[in-house]
Amino acid sequence: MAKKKSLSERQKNILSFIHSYREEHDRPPTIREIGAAVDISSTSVVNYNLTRLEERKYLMRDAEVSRGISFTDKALEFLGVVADSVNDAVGAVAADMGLLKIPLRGNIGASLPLESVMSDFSSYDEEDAIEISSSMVNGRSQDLFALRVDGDSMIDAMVNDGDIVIMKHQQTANNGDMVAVWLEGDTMTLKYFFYEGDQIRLQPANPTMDPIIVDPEVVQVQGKVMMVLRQTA
Amino acid sequence: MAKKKSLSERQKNILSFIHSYREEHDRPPTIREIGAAVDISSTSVVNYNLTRLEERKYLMRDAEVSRGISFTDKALEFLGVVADSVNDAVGAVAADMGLLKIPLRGNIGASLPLESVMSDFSSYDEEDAIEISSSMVNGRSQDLFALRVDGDSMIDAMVNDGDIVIMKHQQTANNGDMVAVWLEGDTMTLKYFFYEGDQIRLQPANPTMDPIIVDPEVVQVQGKVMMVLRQTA
DNA sequence: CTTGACATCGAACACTTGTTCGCTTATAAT
DNA sequence: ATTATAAGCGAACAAGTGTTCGATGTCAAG
Repeated sequence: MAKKKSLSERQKNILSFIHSYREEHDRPPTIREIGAAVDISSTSVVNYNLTRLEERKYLMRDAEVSRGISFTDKALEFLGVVADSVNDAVGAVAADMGLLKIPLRGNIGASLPLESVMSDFSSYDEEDAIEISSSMVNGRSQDLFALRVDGDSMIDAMVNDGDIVIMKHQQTANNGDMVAVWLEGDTMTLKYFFYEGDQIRLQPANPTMDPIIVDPEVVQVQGKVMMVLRQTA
Repeated sequence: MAKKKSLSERQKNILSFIHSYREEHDRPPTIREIGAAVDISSTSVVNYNLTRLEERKYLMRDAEVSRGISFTDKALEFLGVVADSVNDAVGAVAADMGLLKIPLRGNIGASLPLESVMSDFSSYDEEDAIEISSSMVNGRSQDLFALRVDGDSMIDAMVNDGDIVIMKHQQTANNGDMVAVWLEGDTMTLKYFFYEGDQIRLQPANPTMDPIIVDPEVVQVQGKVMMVLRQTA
């Protein structure tokens, strides 16, 4: 089952309750107060829903702290907190804004070429799109896709497990491009790409590591890395 | 002896601390947090002072409720609290459009603490703001800033020369936070932060590297890392 | 029909946080 | 010098609050 796009009714009720509770009491509610308000009898179910809201970036939580809940901007937007006059200003500025919505297509790991990940271009879960300002990456939405790194195999590229890699469809490379390559038919790796004579040098991003020199026929370029994103909080 | 007309210095400090704590955390502080901030070692002395502030109509308290403290109008008048600033409105505009505009404040390297980078909050070059979808990072524009990494000193954090680090103002850390710390008065580093007994474990992001175990007094947390961005093309 | 993901639940537990107690010290008034 | 009041203190305790566990139910996909 794919992740649901929208919040459940319960989760919407939780956000609304937290908001009205804060206005009334000048502090966030407790887990138990939320449960009482939205008719959940178990603190672990409240906790479960708050965790979902946190994952969807509606809430921020501080662990092991009483009333350790706060709203994100996304939550405030959902709640319609912004005054109408500010909304009018928003309308004027919005036309100038460029947001790219880039599909998060799946995972990249050490042992799977991109083709098997990329088999279906035409649809993806809205929830898993990456939104980036167009000023931050060159390219059009149609040419870009995102992959989440699965495992430690990209560490030599300074890319950690869980990082998101924004890529551009490309099967050729120029000197200095960071590319995803399918190497010798069994390994995916991210490296800087250089032609050296009739061979190819694949240079790790980590400057303390040695390059690989290979014959061109064992290298299949599968995309160019445009950006790496790491969410640490 | 008649009751003193004015507040003691300690009571004024308490009110100021509660105010700044609320702005930073979106919730009131605990009795213990107040004590720590105004150098009172006993919860009963904090309680005594809060009772005095309540008697003088600066505070309202809810009994037997965590963080059950709120300000009266008299307290707000004392603190000089004003309506939302222009900056708050600007932040709300950006949030409403789904974009966060985060100031790029300068560079972070091995040998410069954040204070010297962050000395001037009031202005920054519009050109150097990082625009990010609000769905991608928790927080409000006011609390976030970006720094560009200068040099190879953050490699153990899987952060390369030229990467951009999105940070949140924060001088405390919770277990598991990735933080920027000023270490032993001469080194800036990015690490995962854990309390271990009465010491602190600073864990590199690179899973092949060993942690550092240090005494708390040689560590100054200077911000929490929310996201790392690497532009490779 | 089976399986896996999501959601719910009560209970127990761990930890946080507020309150109370008995005492000591500081200070101002007498 | 004495007394009353204000302020401070550590410790213990009570209550609040968040987290975890093992279990069950629902529903969509296969």
